[in-house]
Amino acid sequence: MKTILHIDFNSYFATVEQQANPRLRGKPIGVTGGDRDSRTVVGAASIEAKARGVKTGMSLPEALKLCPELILVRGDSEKYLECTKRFLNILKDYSPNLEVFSIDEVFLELPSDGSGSCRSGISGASSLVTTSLRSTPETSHSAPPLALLNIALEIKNKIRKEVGEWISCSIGISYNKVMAKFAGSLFKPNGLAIIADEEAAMKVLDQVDLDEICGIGFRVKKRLNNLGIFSFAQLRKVPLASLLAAFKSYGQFLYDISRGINYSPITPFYEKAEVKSIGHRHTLSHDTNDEIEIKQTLLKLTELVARRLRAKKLAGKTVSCWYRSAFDLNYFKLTGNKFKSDGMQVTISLIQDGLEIFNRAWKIFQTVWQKESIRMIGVSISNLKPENPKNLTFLEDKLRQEKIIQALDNINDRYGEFTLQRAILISSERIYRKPNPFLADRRFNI
DNA sequence: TCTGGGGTCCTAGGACCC
DNA sequence: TCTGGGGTCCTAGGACCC
Repeated sequence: MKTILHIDFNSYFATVEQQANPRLRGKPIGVTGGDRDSRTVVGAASIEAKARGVKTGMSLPEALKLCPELILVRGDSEKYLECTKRFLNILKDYSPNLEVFSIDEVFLELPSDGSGSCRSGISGASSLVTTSLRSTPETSHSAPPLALLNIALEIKNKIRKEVGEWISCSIGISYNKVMAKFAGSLFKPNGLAIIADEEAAMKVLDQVDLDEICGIGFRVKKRLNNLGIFSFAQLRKVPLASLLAAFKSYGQFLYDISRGINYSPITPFYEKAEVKSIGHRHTLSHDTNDEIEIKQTLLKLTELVARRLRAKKLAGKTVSCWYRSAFDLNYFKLTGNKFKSDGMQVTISLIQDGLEIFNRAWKIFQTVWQKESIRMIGVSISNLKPENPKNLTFLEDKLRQEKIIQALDNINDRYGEFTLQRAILISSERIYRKPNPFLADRRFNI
């Protein structure tokens, strides 16, 4: 039986901000992707904000209504990545079988012999919630549960000591990934739990809602409910054939997971595949059907996409573009959905240049757009391959463009996104540009 | 009227090739 | 010309995750 730890950082972006800035500590903060007046949401709420009812994904007006003193902090992905690298460095020592699941979540499979990992020593674990969900945990685990708990405590302490006292994590331990993640979710924040075997898993599963498990979302839960299934105990009674008939191959996942079974393997960080798509989307601060404004926004987004492509030395073949319409009462009455969205994708020759991606995306947009007001637009490129200059199609003045792009990247790398930009973007909404104290409000345009 | 923004995977059906 | 089978690529659409 495997031993897998799921390590999940609590209110991650918010605690990293609190770690970086002592004045934010102990205060309700919300990390966002936009300004106070933009139509953005709370991307991460500090523990103090959560205590006042602020939740991840909540719109700003809603969050501010619940917590008027909420301090909004603009998200800084580089800062979070830097912190992630630091805790990964610690975790790598425990096992090479380390899967990076997201910026603040990892799975760690301990060596089956338990060796090299059971270093003892617990200190300063006073704020910990420790829960053993099974009274008789003498299972086929390679390391006894007490040793596992010790490892988990040691990891928590190391992270606090070496990454920051404000950075805490919840750890779930189990025999497969889904159950480890589930165990970790039981006692947040800063929790610790073991689900030792399938029997224990089923006992706990029977006490929670269907969508508490990673892999079952809102829609599937609803579909299950429509079939008269409201709990894992009920799900367990459904024959495999019925689940397969209703959910295709996903039915197997449901059948297994109701019994605490899951076979998804750990994919170590060094085997993780390259990214498969790169995209950006943006919700405008107001609805608009102004073609110029939409065009400028789309161009800006494609420039961001192209810059990331170049940084990764990739080019892509498939361009997709989609938009979300402004709220339309008639549409809402007709479908029950607040927003209509539409989009398309095309596959062409390998491209990397922002203007070219833009041209394709704009063509798509014009094909699908019904001239109604829109609230969001996005573009993404997929079918990615390593860049090969021979395959890349450039504009006629290829060399000049290359030089311009290079200069653009250099300056923007140094002074911040959109310091230097294409002239068509000047009057568009000022998204994504981080203020640069050295440049004040000066802009360079080409 | 308050659903942002970054992704991944899966399936079905059509086009096309050998 | 209406008919096999295998395979790949593409698009649309759905669902999920943080």
